[in-house]
Amino acid sequence: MAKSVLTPQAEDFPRWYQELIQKAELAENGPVRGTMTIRPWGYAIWEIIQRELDDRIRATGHKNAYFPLFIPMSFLEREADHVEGFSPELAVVTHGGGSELGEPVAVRPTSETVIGDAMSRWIQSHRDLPLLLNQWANVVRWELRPRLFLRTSEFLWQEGHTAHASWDEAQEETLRMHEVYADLMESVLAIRPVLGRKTDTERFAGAEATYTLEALMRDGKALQMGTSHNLGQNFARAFDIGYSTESGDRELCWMTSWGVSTRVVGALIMVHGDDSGLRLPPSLAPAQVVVLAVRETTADACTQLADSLRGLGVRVETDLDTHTGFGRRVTDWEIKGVPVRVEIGPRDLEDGVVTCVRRDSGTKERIGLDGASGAIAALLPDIQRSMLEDAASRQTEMTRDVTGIEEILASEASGFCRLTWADLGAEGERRLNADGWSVRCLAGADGEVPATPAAVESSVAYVARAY
RNA sequence: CGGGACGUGGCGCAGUUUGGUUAGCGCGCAGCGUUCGGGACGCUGAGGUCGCGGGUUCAAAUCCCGCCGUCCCGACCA
Repeated sequence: MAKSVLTPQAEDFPRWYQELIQKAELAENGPVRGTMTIRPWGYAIWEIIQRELDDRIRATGHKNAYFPLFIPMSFLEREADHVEGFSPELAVVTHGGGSELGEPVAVRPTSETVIGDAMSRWIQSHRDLPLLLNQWANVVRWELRPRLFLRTSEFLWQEGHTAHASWDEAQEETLRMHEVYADLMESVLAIRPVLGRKTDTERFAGAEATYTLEALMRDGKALQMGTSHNLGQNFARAFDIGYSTESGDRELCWMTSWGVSTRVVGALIMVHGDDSGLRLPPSLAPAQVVVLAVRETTADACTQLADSLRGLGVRVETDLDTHTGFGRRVTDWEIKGVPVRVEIGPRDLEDGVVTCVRRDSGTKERIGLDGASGAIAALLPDIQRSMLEDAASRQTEMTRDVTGIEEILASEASGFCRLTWADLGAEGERRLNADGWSVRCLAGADGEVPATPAAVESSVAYVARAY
């Protein structure tokens, strides 16, 4: 067995994470503290996530647009909670064109305010509603303790912003996008997060309610994978986003916003990665299959198989670099997480087979060269399913019910601790926070996301240490 | 931003305590040869303003001051 190429997770999880990102060529630190250079392999993963999510956002009736990076400080200041929440992490530009600016401009930490300003002009009538927008952008939130993908001062994301004629519609939109996110996580990222609602202390600055998706990483810490906010009329009031009703009355709009960022790549790494490296679910692997020539003489067979796989719509790369040692190439592809590795050597060709290795399970089998592409392509959905089941059951195993806050504080265990919100309460939450725990979300006892005060009252709190 | 550790070729490190010729090692990289079915080996070679800026000294990777950066722990967040 090959010696491990990464620090084992059990030995030092943060170090494992860092080494994996470096060795899989996903990303590296930028020259300015807190910034991140996303390398081609990492960016290809993000692009697939982006495409999958963009398709879903369009399918639910939203249009993409782009708003400016620079925001007048005065905009941010119009919503009291919003500015209070974001001011500690704002990057502010004070100079431009060689001289000091009259009014400093903020680099967007999020775009509710600029978009709100635009919407106040674009919306006049109930006929303009609902207005369903989305933008793909970078945002800046100055980070004191950066970590690649998880917390960087600049990150990439998608932020949806919508305006509606009623609270009900806004609520429906908020939960619809929450569901869209859940589907993305499950069917693309092969992660099944807990769906819930943020407590008042964890709520987005300026929102009435925040809904979240929380998943457990392999080290037992939780990560927020996406959020969806019902903004009520807070921003509508601040930016005067109103419309005339059918009867001619003027009303304020009800707004939502929702976002998913490059942070999910961090989740992907920490949920699926193992001591041999990254494990990519086929649905977002830039290369779903790598066909590796053991010897130079088998290169043609590799190229042919790869072409045949491409014909079936499979994303394939070939590795014909026979000058590099075989074992070396194998471990490199394992670190990168390619779901299926097909090896073709002289022995295989003699026997009329190819050797096929699954990254998720390590299972190795020889399959007939005739019809190999079909058999290989057929593995992909199976790997996808199996990785989801793996991740979901690992999360379940790391989730336990507790009867009270003392039990949490006394434990060294990681993972989710679950108890009723009635047993915990805001005071209990404060005590947990003081000790490094946080209430990740409140999930409905009935499985529904708690949307009403009554549902919150009867909800179950998921408590964990978090990223 | 607080507490701790650390910055030496691309990566990982030794050397720093006790200043003293051309700053070493492993990996990686380039060339050649032998290898090749789970990180191969030999030979040859390239590559370093010792994080940056000051200071002390005949002499600084080494001592002093400041700054920057990285990692871990805390408060904040997608």
